[in-house]
Amino acid sequence: MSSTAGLDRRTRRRQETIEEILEVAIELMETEGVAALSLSAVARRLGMQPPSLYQYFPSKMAIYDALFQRGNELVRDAYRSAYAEAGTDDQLELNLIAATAFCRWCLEHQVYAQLLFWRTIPGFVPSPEAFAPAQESIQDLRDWLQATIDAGLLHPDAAGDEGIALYTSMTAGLLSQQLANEPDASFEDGRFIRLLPVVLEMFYQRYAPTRG
Amino acid sequence: MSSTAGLDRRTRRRQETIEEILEVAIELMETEGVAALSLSAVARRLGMQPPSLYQYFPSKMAIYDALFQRGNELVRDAYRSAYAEAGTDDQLELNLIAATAFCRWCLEHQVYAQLLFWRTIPGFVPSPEAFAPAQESIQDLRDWLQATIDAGLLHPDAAGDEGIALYTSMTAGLLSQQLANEPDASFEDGRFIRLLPVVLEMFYQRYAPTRG
DNA sequence: AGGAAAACCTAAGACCATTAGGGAAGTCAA
DNA sequence: TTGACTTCCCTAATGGTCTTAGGTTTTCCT
Repeated sequence: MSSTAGLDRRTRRRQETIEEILEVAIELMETEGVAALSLSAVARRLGMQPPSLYQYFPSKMAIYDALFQRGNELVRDAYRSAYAEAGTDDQLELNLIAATAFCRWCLEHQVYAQLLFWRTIPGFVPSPEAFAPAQESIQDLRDWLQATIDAGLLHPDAAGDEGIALYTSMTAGLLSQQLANEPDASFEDGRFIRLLPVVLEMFYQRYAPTRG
Repeated sequence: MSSTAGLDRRTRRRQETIEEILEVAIELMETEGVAALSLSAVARRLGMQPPSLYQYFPSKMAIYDALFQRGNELVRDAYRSAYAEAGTDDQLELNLIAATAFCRWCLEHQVYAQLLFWRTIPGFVPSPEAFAPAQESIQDLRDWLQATIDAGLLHPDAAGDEGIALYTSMTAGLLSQQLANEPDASFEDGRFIRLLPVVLEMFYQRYAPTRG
C-alpha cells in the first residue's frame, strides 16, 4: 500500500506541475498572443529554468497539443452541460442553447478558440488523440440535428454533410468575425455574435421539414 | 532632367528591392507559416545580411503591415475586375460573381487571407493606412447591396449594419472553415466553400424584398 | 573629381528552443 | 538503515531569432 501511495503522490505532484504549466501557458498566450508563447516565460513564471520543462513536455508543440485537446474537451463539456441543464423539450430551443453555450465559451476563451478553430501556429498539427474530442463534438451536433429531424422540425438533409458544413460554417463565421474585429465585446453586444439566433433561424428556414 | 532621372533610378531600384522583400516574405510564409516569417531567412534568400533589411522596413511588423495593405488592395482589385468584366445586368448574379472572385482569391492566397481576416500575428496591429482599403471593400459591399435593393431585389435592411455583418460573417465562415479544415481543396471541390451560392441564397431569402 | 547619400556590412545585445550531462532529492527494496 | 533507482532540476552550450550601433563601400549628382 505504501509503495503505491508513494507512487501516487509522485505522479500526483507531477500531474499538478503539468496543470500549472498549461495554466501559465494559457495566461501568457492571453496577454502575449497565441503564437508568441515562450517556454522561457513559462519557466520564469514557475520559478524554473527553461530546460526543466522538458521533463513534462517533449517540445513546445506538445504543450500546444495538450492545450488543443484540453480546449476541445472544455468546450464540449460547456455546451453539453448547457444542453443537459436546459429546462425545455423544444429541440429547436435546445439547439440554440447548445450553440449559445458553445459560442459564449469561445468568446470567453479566445486563446483556446484560436488554437482550436484557426490553427495558425506554424508547425503545429494536432495529434489524433488531441483531435478526438473535436470529432465527438461534430457527432454531437449531428445527433442533435438528427433529433430535430426526428421531431419533425427539420428536413432530413439537415444532418447530412452539407447541413453540418453549413451549420458549422455559419456559427464559425460569426465567431471568426467577432474575434477578429471586435474581440472585446460581450456575447450580448457583439456586433456579429449576437446574430447567432438569426443564422440558426436561417438554417431552419433552409432545412424546413416541408421542403422539397 | 538628368538629375531627376538619376533620382528616379535610385528610388526605382529601392522600390524594386522593397517589392522583392515582400515577395520573398510571402513565399516564405507560404511554406513556413504566416507567424513563422523570419527576417533572417528573407535576407538569406536575397543575399543580404539581416540588418540590411532595416534600410527598407523599420521592423518586422512593418513588413506585415505592408503586406496587410497590399493584400487588401489585391483582393479588392480581384473582385472589382470580376464585377466589372461580368457580362450581366442581373444584380444578384453580379453579387455572386463578386463574392466568388473574393473567395477564390482568398483560397489562392491563403497567406494573405490569414493576415487579413484572422489577424493572429502577435503584436501586429494594422496601421490606419493599411486598413483603409479594407474599409473600401466594406463600402463596395454596401454599395452593391444597395444597388440590389434599388433594383427591387432585396429588402432595404440588407444594406444595414446587420445585413453587412451577416453577409460578411457567412462568407467569412465558409472561408474560415475551408482554410482551417481543408486548405488544399480547390474552390470547386471545397466542402465548405462550394456552399457559397447556398449562403447567398439564404441571405436573399432572409432579406427578400417582400419581407415585413 | 569631389562630396553627399544610400546601401550594405560586421559586431553585439538580448532574446528564444532545444540538447547534453551532472547533481540533489525523494522513493523503494533489502 | 542503507544502497540503488528514479525523478527533478540545474548549468552549459548550440544555433537560431530581432534589432541597434557604427563603420565602409558603392552609387549618384553637381
